[in-house]
Amino acid sequence: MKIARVALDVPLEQAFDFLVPEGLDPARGSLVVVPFGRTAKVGVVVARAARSDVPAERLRELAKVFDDVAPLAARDLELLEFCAAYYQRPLGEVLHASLPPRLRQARRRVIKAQPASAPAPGPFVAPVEATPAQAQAIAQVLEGFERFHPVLLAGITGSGKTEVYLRLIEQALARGRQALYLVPEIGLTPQLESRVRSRFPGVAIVAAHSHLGEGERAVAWLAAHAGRARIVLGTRLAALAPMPELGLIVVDEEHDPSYKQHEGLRYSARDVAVRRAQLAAIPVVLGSATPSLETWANAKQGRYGLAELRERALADAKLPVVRMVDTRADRPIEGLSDALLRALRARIARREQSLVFVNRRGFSPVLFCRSCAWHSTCTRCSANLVLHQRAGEMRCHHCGHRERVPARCPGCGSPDLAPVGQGTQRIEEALGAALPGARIARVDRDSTARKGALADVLALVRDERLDILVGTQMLAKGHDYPRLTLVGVVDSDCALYSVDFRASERLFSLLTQVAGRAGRAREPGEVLIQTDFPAHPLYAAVAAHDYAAFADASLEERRLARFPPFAHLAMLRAESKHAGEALAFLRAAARLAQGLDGKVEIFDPVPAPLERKAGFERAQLLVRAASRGALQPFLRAWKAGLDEKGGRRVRWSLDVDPQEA
DNA sequence: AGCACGCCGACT
DNA sequence: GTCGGCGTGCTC
Repeated sequence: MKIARVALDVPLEQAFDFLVPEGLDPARGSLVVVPFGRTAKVGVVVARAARSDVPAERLRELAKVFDDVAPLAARDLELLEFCAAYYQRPLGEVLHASLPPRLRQARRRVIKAQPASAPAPGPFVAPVEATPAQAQAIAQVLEGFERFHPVLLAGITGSGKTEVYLRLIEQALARGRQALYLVPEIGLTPQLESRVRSRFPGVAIVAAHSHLGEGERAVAWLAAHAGRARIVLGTRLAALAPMPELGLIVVDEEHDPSYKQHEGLRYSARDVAVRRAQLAAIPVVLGSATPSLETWANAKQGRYGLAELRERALADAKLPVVRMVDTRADRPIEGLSDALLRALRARIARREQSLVFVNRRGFSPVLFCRSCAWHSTCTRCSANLVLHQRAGEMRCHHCGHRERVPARCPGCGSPDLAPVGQGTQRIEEALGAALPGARIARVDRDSTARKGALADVLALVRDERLDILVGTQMLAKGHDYPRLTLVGVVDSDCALYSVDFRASERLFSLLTQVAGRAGRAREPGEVLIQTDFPAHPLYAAVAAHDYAAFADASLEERRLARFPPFAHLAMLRAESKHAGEALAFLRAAARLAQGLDGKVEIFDPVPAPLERKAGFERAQLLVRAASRGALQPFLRAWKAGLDEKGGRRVRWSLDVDPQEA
């Protein structure tokens, strides 16, 4: 009897046994189609066996072995197995997540073999000489090119980290290896892609991100898997793409929250990348101007190498001057302080450009009745409805619910309804009114919904046909504009009130990123941050461009609070349409956890920060352990118990290394 | 997860 | 008299 053990995308931990028909001989790692219930599913063969524990009459035959896709290499399968074990998900689900959508389909056309690419030409000529700091960083990584060698590349904005990555990739290519280049989920991949392509003419480069069409994604995945693609440039989903000759991994902006997936397989592409480098015994470069505290601690403690770029790469470019506008004295009108308006006027007069950063889209975050204190709330979420003036709507940013703007207060009938707070639309209008004749454009999720809209606006900036860019954090990253010399931050204080333990880290990072947009070329940049707390240490550290001081102080706080990286967390989240059931499920889960007797601290179940979302009541339960070694076996046993018990009317998920707690 | 089966309320 | 609600049970 020939048996193939197959992992399938079902929420069950076990693999399923199938009879192997005569003439077929699937290897471990082969992609196969099996009959399952009354459907057919794609799975991966995880083992072969001569007999099965399943009664013979229940065994069914493999329907198909895909022979247009080579079996996954042992090391690539091992990576998927690591993810499955670490994130407490079935292997079949991890496989499913790693495959492009087209290859997940049981009924698909055979993919015709792609031509082999020409051998990589070279050597490649770098456009500029490396600075001494860049050269040193490169040398540090090259020191260990044939072993696991994680290096933090901590470089200020504009210090030329990309040039370091490109030179290292060149070295990997020269050694006959593939390179994986991960970037956050941002609209900049096309620009970077063209830069990489022009730097490595003739080299097979594939992009892998969610904006690609299904066909393109399948082609990219297959090229990576077959070793034809020598450089894979992609967002977090590329972290799992099979690459048989992988020799280098780059994780740019390694601190970026978008590396963490927030549903299904909740993996961190950065952490997976590090593990992958370890399995493959290759270097991994983690680059950032504001590294995550986890990575910073790893570098400080010597587990990772540390290479620093402390100067901007262009000799004349200086870091911007960062100043606080004390909004208790200089009270903003329509969100704009006098100091910010004066600075904007000065830029317009000098034909320089400005960026005004508002971390909230829409017109105003809430509509408020001045006579009865009614305010616009979502019926399905515990959140306010955001006023979108131009569309004449109020929208929930959590569930997508929309309502017409009422002419009179639904509570008392008064017409005295007032928008409270500033969103991008309102700031855009206020700037238009305060600065007549200024050429202003807004960039947020609403204004860039149309494909190409962002590129159009950015082209206006580049061609200097725009004076002021207003927008959300979409504008924080990666853009280089020589004429942009002023960045205004309208209101970032709200992040200081957040209960989330990563809030200040994210705020520091965001402010550093937006500040980094100013003065990247010859003209010096200025950053104005409007705040009620001009003396706050976080703002002081941003103004001093002192990441190390901020990070070291934050690490000390984390150590005292026993939070990551000084502890390891997992969050059990639950939601239910029935009142109280999510919390009840978590209470039962907590009792189960206590019975397991792990070296793990079980917190009390509490309502989630957004307690109701899309009609679901949500709650969460945090667990904490001193080490991964203590947490992992506990999670395994806990998950098994929870699977068995289930929550009948409760949807639940376990989030290992949660971003928010 | 799908997708069946199975037993109780408002409608062509 | 049926259509359909979601509770529960199974998938090699």
